[in-house]
Amino acid sequence: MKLATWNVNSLGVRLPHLLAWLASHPVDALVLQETKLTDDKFPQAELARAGWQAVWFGQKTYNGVALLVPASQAAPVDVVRNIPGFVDEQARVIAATLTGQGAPGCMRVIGAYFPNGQVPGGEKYAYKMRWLQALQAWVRVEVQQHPRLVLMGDFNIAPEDQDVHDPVAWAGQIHCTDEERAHFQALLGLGLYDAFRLFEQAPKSWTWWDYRNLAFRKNQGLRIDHILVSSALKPAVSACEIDKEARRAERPSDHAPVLVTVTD
DNA sequence: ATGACTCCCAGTGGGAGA
Repeated sequence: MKLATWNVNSLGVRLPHLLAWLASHPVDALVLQETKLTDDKFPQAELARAGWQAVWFGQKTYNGVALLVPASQAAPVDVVRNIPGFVDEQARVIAATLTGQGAPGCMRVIGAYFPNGQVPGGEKYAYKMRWLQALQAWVRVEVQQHPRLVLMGDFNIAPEDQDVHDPVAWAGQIHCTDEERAHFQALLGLGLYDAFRLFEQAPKSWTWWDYRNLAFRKNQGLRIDHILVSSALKPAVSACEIDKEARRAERPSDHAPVLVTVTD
């Protein structure tokens, strides 16, 4: 099966691109970030006509997440919106269990839009740190309860210098601080694995390129969108790739999708 | 270089993103 994550930077704007992408990428689950739609505006009918069911959690203007599954599959169950016990005005997390159509059974999927943080030391950065702490505590429990678990989304963290086009310029900047990277490592410490790094990958592989400065054409980007898999799933993971092609589209998102293949 | 681009809500400008 294939799972994917994509920050679409406005589902309202990106819906045609998303539908085209889904038609050519038959994934078993896709999590979206930055839908930027209140729940009443979510394009459920359009997605249903294209053969997709969804659960979603959004707000006006900012953030917003969703989980898409083929309509032919069982509906996602045990849906969770945001981090339980963490009071948050911002719609950033959606989690659900996919029961699958047979052996080897279910899988817990957590889709997340991590806070940007804006600038280290600022108020939004402090919120990012609080959010990361709460996420870690919750995911620790989720992994215990669901051995087959995937945590994927826009992490807004470049885990290592090899995930940054210009590590010198970005040193200590947002996405690259030691504190953010320590949080990423702490998630791995829960028994999760960065699926992309389980395989040989081309150098200068990014998931985000700035809209400005011809950054995509110059391949100046960051790898900040990730798929973490639990240790029980790790042996079944056979591939992980960034769909850079999606960034070439007409009116693209600034992020490319990331896909993982799980072969049971 | 306090830039650049895109999206949003606004309302002929400004915040946020990363």
